[in-house]
Amino acid sequence: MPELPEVETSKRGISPHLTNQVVSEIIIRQPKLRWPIPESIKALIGHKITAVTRRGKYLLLHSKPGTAIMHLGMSGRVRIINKGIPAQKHDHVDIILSNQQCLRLTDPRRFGALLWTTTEPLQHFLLAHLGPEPLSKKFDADYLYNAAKKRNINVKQFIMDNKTVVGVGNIYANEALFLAGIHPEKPANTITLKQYRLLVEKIKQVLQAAIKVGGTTLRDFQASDGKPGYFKQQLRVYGRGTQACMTCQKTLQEIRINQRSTVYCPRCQK
DNA sequence: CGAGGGACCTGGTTGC
DNA sequence: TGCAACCAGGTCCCTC
Repeated sequence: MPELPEVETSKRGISPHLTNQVVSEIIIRQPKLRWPIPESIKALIGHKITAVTRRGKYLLLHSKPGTAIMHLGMSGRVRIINKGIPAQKHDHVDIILSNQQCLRLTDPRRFGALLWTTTEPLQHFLLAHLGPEPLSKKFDADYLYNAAKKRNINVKQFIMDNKTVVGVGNIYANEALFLAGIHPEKPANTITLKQYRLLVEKIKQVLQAAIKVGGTTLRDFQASDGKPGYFKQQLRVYGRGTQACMTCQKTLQEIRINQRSTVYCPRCQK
């Protein structure tokens, strides 16, 4: 499900319901996610959630005793519901608030995570080595060009590497490379500063546009209010292998890069 | 250090 | 209809 726009959509959806609310109960039905959910997360009970933030694709629930770190993996989803609505299959965790509302975490594939830290959350091992936020000023052409100098991998893997920049997943990597006219297999260290200028602009543009409409719903992504995202209608290449390029009409090519489906236009992307 | 591939899971779709 | 194979929005971790 989630790339950065979907996680940001989730954050915006749940934040107003959680901020300044007190946690009264935490129900863990299935602790086996990517890492086991620690029992210590129950330290949150009795405390107010002071803020909900996002770093990369991680959601952070801040409180006085510590921070819950949540990742939605490939199939995870969070919703705000009324406490007492019966749990379905794959509803792994409920964080119940004293106002009878409930944050429910659902994740069929269980690639997601829910961890707890009592120290500075940005220093947590999952977050400490992440690259810059794609929508921040720090992520610019100079940064990307310099980071690419020592990297002999193809540009698609390079921009999907969280140490390069966070939040660019498979869908938006395909889209941004198309919009920038860069072939996904081009080695990262052969791309000019000028091309990186365009690529940075397109990454920011495509992520912002997706956030604006609530993310991309392919199969099962739904925002925390149950609404789908509408970015699918704006996809230029992802999921369109063998169809015609929307710019030049040439048939798009679909290949695999690092086991991930990759679609590009052989004429528009060099 | 960087690159490449396997691993973790379930469920939907495709093809025989 | 049944069943196996393959595919899916992520990313850590091991080997070379």
